[in-house]
Amino acid sequence: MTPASGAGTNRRERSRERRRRILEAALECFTTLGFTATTLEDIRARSGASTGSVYHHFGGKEQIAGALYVEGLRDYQAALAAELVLHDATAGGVRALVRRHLGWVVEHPDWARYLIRMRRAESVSAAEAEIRETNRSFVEAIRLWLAPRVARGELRALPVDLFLALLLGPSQEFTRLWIEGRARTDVAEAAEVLADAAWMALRGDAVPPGT
Amino acid sequence: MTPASGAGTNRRERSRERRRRILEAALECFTTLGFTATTLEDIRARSGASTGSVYHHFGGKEQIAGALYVEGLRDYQAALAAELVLHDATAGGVRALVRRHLGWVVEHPDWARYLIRMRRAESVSAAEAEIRETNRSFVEAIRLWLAPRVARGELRALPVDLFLALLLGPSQEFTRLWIEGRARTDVAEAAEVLADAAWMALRGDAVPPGT
Amino acid sequence: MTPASGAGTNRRERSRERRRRILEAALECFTTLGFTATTLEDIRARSGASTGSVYHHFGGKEQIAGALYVEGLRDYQAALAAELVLHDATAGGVRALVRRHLGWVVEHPDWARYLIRMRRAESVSAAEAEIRETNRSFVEAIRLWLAPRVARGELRALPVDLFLALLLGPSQEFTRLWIEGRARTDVAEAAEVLADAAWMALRGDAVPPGT
Amino acid sequence: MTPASGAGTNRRERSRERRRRILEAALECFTTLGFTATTLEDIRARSGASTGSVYHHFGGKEQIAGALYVEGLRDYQAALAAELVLHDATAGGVRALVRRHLGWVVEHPDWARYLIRMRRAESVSAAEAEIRETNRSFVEAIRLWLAPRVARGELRALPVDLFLALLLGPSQEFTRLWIEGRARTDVAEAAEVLADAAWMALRGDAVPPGT
DNA sequence: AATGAATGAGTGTTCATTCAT
DNA sequence: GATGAATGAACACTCATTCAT
Repeated sequence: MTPASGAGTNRRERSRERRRRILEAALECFTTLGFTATTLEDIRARSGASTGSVYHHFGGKEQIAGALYVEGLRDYQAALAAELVLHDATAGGVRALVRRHLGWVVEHPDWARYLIRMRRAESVSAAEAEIRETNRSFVEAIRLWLAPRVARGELRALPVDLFLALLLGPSQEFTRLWIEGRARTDVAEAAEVLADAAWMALRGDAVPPGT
Repeated sequence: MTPASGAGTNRRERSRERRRRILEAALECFTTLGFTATTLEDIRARSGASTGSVYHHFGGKEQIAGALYVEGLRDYQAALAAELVLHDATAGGVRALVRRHLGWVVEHPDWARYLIRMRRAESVSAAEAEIRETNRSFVEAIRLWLAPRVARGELRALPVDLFLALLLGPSQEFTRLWIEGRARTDVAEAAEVLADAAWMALRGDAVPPGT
Repeated sequence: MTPASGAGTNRRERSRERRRRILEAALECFTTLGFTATTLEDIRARSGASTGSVYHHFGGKEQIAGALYVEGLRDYQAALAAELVLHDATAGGVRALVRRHLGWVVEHPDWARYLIRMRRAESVSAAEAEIRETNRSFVEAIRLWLAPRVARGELRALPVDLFLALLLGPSQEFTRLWIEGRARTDVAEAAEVLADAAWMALRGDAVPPGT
Repeated sequence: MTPASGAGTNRRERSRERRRRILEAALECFTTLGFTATTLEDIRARSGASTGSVYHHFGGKEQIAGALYVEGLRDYQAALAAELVLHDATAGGVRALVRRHLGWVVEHPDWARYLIRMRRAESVSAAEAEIRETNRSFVEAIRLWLAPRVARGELRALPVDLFLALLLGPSQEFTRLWIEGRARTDVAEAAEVLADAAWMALRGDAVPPGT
């Protein structure tokens, strides 16, 4: 390895580290102050970068918001998709998905709060294309697991919007309360109730009741 | 009625009208442009009021946002509470509540969008106290209807957070998609599926299955 | 006295009372908040009057400031002039004047602070004419007492500006410190030192030293 | 000097120049229009800086006022302190101080006017800490010169507040009149009278009269 | 890649003042 | 004389963004 390439690697690494620090600082600021109230100066100060540096790595405040959203979304969706493929049994998969959803939120409360708050926010629309792409491949992965099970009658044949609403709606609602600090029930207990409900609402006719 | 009191009444009425117009204009602006992007000048121009008048009636932009939130929340909760007391049968009540939720959203899409967007937003925290009070009396009204039915075993005995999540979570999720224009299913059809799911998730052991 | 004139008197009295209350409130506000920071709303609220009423009695904020200044100035100058004529002995008169100056400030600290702060302030220029007139007759009264004593050589023949500076300059300075809460010496003790100094600085050649 | 450091120096110098120009412009505006009537736009236009630049260097209007006050105060106090140490003879020192006071005011009428107007003004309180520190070291310098002379009986042993009032009170008063354009006496002549008076008022018993 | 001084359009807000009742 | 809703010009200040070094 030549000294030059070594330096290059270091530079690239330092650059990446900068980027990471800025995103980290941004999430902290957004969490503490809210997106609108957070100024670039806040992010700059907390990340230890200079104004110009922030603009070098990202293009502006909205792009930071977008990059953060995409990163969070990918992590969340990757977690759910990865969980799903571990399960063969339909009921087990649905239940696990609900549990994993709650688990991810508990593990990443700041990101979860951010994703909830920023859902479809104008400020994030800069990353629209990437978000769509990310969503597309996530939905595809889910569909791959669901399709044969719907075909076999193990899951109800419902439009996607309703399917989603029944699968994760209650969990989303509970999650929102929990993030706001207004949930009183323990998450693990809640997970069981919510998993049962999701499965009950979605299971197909081919599944004998009480499974 | 003396002339003096008549004049006073007229004045007061015109004043109230002003207030109403400002709120109306604000909602339109927030819907079209988003809260942050809406400037006071936008609201002023659209409502036909002067800058000073806006500040005379409200204290600032945030307070307009707060007043709007409270008004919308009250209307929504009043609609649901009013629906509930019309029903004696437990299943009927639960189903009607879900339907009414969807109905209100369809009837007031701007307010619904606003309530969703502003949920716990910092911009609304000025009205925190009023919101809490409004919520309190709503929850009380609901509890009054639920309590005896839970006691009779017609509804599951669940913590409030989970109860709420199962009752309205899926509808909230569907509603959100619909507001964003991403729902494909017809609302009336969705209402039946969601009402069924809510009832299934909440009915108690004392209710024979298939009711 | 007819009932009508009685009512008229009451009205006039109530009106005067209003005026007094407004001035009083204004002085309190100016003292607490400073002139610039005081808004008409502050004065209105503290005086219990309505916006329109304030404008009926005075013409605006500056006029209130002016009226207050004139009133304070008159009271101060009247006190000094009245003191002077009580004294026949030159040394006694000069000393008494210094003492009276300090006395008035201690008795009316708010007014004193206001007069110091507003000295030649633009905000007071509305009452310029009245101030000039008030000053003129005060200076005249003083001159009447001084002239013969200067002629007799009991007081130095100095230009007015220097005479004033030596007579009240030290007292003004001390007074300013006292008003700001930065004077440590007891006012009565200070009065003696300052009175001595004034007399020493102003006494004419005709007066045997040590008087 | 490396190119980099050269560039840095230039940048820093230009930055300092900016700062200076803004302060200069502010003083001119405050003198002409008064503090309250001066808008940031006035300062901005006269200094040739942009709005943002003004806020980059200072934090706002009050901080400009504060910085200006501190700078003027330092210059004034430095001039007096420097004068004092030139003199060994007590009478000469006291007289020189009075003359220097008047001299500084005549040399810097704008600053003098500003210092008089802003004395303890709320608008300047942002720089309170710096003002106190500046005052402290000035008073210390003065005390160093005075203390032994008081000990030797060449100066009266008086509390600081009275000492100050007798030393500079008359000059302050005269200065105020002069600044307002109401003094008629020539400053040089006045200086002699005021210097004599100060010395007469302050000299101790150990000094033979007529010195 | 980093820096940070400079930019300036845009915003929420204030507040003295008016005037119909 | 009293009231207070309405007015709107004026202001201080913010902050995303640029760019020379």
